[in-house]
Amino acid sequence: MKTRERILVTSLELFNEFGEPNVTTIHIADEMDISPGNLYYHFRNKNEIIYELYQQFEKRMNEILVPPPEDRQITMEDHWLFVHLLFEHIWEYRFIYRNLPDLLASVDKLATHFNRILDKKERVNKAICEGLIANGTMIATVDEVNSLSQNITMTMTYWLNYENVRNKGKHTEDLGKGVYQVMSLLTPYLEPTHRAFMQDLSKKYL
Amino acid sequence: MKTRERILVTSLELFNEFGEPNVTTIHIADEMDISPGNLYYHFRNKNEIIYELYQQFEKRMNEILVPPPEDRQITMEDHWLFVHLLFEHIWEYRFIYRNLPDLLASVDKLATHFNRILDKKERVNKAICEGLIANGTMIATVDEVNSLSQNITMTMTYWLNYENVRNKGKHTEDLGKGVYQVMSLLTPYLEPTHRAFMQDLSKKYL
DNA sequence: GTCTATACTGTGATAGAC
DNA sequence: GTCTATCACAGTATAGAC
Repeated sequence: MKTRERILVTSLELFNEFGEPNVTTIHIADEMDISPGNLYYHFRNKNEIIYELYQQFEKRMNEILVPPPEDRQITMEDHWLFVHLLFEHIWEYRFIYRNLPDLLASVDKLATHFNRILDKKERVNKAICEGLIANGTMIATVDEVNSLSQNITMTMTYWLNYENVRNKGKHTEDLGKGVYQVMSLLTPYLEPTHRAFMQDLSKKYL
Repeated sequence: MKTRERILVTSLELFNEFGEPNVTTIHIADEMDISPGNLYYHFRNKNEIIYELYQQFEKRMNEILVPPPEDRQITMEDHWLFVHLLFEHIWEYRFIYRNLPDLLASVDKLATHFNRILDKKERVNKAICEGLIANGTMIATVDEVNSLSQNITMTMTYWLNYENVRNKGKHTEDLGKGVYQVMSLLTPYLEPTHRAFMQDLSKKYL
């Protein structure tokens, strides 16, 4: 692996573990056994590292956030997979979610980009709900779908952070509970005959 | 107002506006037209200011987080009032919620205290649900009440933060949307004849 | 109680040799 | 590409005069 690449990998690791503001360029260089000067040869400054990591994050996120195919029935299994992929990805770049206001302010245009991701997330959540309604799996009014999509988007955004607070900073890489929690927002709107899937999940995570 | 008191008030204002890590003791002193030395006469260090503000926060929070009275029927109006009071209080001390992991780590024992508040929040939410179920306003299983209480607690914790991200840092002191959003988590479990209250709310906030 | 002056530290970042 | 040396600066905190 090239040094530039190693800097990114190491930074991501340290940012995720200790939080971006608590990781200095010296920590990163030390961890890699290179000099700070070398680090600054590859990146103009710390923000450039953050920005590049953010771009990696956004690229993959956009791949995950595709609207469900319209030619096929949407099932709860589809939804489960979507939520799970999303949580895995957020977990990989969780440093971004730790202090969103300051991180988004630190690099120009990041706030706009991140909000676009949130918009997209909300649209996909809405599309999934509408798909589930179309095939009778779910029952809900337009207003309900709207506030539900927002609540799901919000929970997806902050659940891992909340869990971290609840566990007093101890990392538990178990994403299942979060996935369950997000999906439980949807449960009460499910047509009663379609709730078996959620009951199976609850056995695993409650 | 005594200087010590003014330091607390000014700090709270600046912390809320710019975020605690972005406010230095010099900023606080400047804003008050006193010298940094004077500030350090009243507080040993910055963490002591944070800690004292946190204690103010916790004291009032404990007053808000009382379980609903058992001798009286619980209504959706009660719930609305509870959520509203809580959001008002969080808004007043919103700096605490901006970067919870780092803030809770900065002062000893804060993580434990804050988690106790979250536990209490969850218990009150559960008690309200159970009250609403007992008088037929709401219908839900035990598992549903559990995951619902957790989702409500989580949304109460992060909604204002999420709104701030969505508005790209512009403060809008309108708490109504958040109150609606939290209460909408409960709507699908309401007995159909009791949904009028939420429909009135939705007219105001959607 | 309040001020001025100052010490100390950690961090971001650059210059120039190899 | 990588290192060593070093700067500039900001933020925390203290000492001592008034």
